[in-house]
Amino acid sequence: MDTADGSPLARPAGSRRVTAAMVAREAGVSTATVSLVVSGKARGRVSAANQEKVENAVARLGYVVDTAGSSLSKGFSPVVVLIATDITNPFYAELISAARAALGDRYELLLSVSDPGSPTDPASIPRLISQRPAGFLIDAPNAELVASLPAGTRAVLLDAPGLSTTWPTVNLDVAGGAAELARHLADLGHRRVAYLDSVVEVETFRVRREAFCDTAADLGLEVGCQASSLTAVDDAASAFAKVWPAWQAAGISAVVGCTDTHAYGILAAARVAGVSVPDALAVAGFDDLPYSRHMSPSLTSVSLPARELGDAAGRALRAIIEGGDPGDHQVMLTSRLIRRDSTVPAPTR
Amino acid sequence: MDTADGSPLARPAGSRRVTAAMVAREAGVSTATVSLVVSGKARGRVSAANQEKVENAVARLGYVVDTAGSSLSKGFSPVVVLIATDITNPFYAELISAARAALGDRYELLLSVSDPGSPTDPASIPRLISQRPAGFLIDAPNAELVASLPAGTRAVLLDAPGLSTTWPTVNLDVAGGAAELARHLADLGHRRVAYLDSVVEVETFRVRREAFCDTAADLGLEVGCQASSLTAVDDAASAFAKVWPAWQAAGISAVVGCTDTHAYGILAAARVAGVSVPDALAVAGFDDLPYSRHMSPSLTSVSLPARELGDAAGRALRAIIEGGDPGDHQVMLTSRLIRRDSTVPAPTR
DNA sequence: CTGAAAGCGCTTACAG
DNA sequence: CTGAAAGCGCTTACAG
Repeated sequence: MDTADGSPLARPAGSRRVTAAMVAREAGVSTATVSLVVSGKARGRVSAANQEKVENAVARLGYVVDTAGSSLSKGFSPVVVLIATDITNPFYAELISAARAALGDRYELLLSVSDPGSPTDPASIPRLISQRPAGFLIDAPNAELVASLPAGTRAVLLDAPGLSTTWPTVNLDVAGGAAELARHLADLGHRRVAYLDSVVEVETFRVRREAFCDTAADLGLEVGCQASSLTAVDDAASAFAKVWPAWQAAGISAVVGCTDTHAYGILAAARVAGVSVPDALAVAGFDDLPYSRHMSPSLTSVSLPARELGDAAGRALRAIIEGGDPGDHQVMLTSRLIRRDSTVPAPTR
Repeated sequence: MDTADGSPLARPAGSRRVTAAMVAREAGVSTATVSLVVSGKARGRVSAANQEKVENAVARLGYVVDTAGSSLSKGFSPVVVLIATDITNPFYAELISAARAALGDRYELLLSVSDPGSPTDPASIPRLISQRPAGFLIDAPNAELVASLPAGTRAVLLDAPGLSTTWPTVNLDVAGGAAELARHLADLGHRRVAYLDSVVEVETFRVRREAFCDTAADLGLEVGCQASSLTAVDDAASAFAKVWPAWQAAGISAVVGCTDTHAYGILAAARVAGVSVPDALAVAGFDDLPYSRHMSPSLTSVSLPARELGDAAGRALRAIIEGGDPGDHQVMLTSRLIRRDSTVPAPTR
């Protein structure tokens, strides 16, 4: 079966693809000249007259450089792959938007996401590398994933605390923030605290949990209880609802979620269970999402700068790709505790 | 500056890439034979002995087919691009997971996402096409985006009600669900209702809103008020909090959110404002996310099957790519109204 | 069943 | 400043 224009149906759109050769013919120059103009390398190498001819022909024919040919020749495509685990967290929307802006027009940002609740499968790395992306941005990896990256891969890790000195990394000071949060709760007089973790086993969550638990223990707090859930608000709510009777019986008076969305779930479930926050239970999270200040009660949170993270990682990767000065390869962005009503009781305010 | 193995630093990982030629040499066969074996076309064309030699060599050398070479030769890459607007909605996590499973191992699913609150820029289509993806899955597009798809593009539209008979489409019966919801509210005695829409201007949201408003009007309801917000729960909460005083003054007794996450925001804001649901205000949404039944009160919602949508679209695209029977190109998945506590008052239950 | 060879579209030294 | 030509790695008729 054929389409109206006679091309076979299962044939790719490429049947009528405009090639550099067509542009060259149209402009009366060689494909080498077309390539130089189109890739922005014409300065001092192509006459103004030819440059204009090519630009006109490109516009007339609607030419777009074919990535397959270009990738094969140059060794890499314009695609940057962002590897992410939980895109449902609004933290990502900010990160992606900032990373794309930092990478600029010459690169196309595409996401490779794992199934909900699972870390990224290391087996996907070779498949992705066979695409010859210009580079990788890898958010919240675990050790296994980092170990599976072949030497020479152009990659920047994001929020990968303590994972690598080999790979350029933009970190968030999640450990410092977690410690500050533990001190905050100790100062408020809490003696037994709990932690609601993610089911996804990645390094940043391990570090958050351990830094919080270790600091709390050092301060004489008891941190006996943990539970896990997906990042989705409502999974966290169910997880909390299920463990709360036991935690309550154990005398727990404060719960920390490993992200703000987990904390939102805790707040929601606490409300349902009739637990007054912060009087009967203090609640806090990580990320300081834009909404956290508008929660009721407003949420105490370790502020982690999503846009700065995306921006710094995007810039670093771009520098690496373009062979310029990559700058400092181990960046640590500061975090700080934002104290709000979900932990600080009214009289103290 | 050079790395330990002597390759220049800014050089792609490809410097030591294993090629089909190396495999061929190792196995003592031609690259044609390697290609046939690796791409699974060896049956009846390569001797068992050579097949085994190639497989061993592939394993020894860790060969992975290079996409750039393959794409150039075949005309398309193994990448399927999913174009999506609001990945923060948990609806997507399900859709993606199902679509990937339906596409199978031979394809790599990557996401192209727009900035938060914006529909996909049509200008991104030519850039994506220049990557020669095997196909596109395009969720919740608007007319402008669909119009910008060049003829011959292998694409399946998802949740694109009324947009196209040209492109294969898997639709959700959002209009039917919206109408059923309007009837449900009329049956419960509501006279004035409101609708909280998305800021993102895509067709499925327009159809939901219009079907709801038209049916409500036909039933004699007043639907004077609308407001918009991002899909994030908390944006919807702020939007609702802002308009509620006016809506309350206007006698609104029911509000429908264009997605469940919008409805979650309405529920949260209503609680903060001390508005009793469903007695003072009925609330409902679209999607019937897994959490909706666990909300408090449980949320009335138009059930839209995310996994079925991803599965059907993935299968359809795969059939199109592989030139087999694409089956019915205009699929409509059923929706139905799930009545829960957020609209049905206790005495009626 | 097998391999030599053409060709996919581009980029980049290279010679002029 | 310009173009002919080689080469990136693969797939696919084609001849044997």
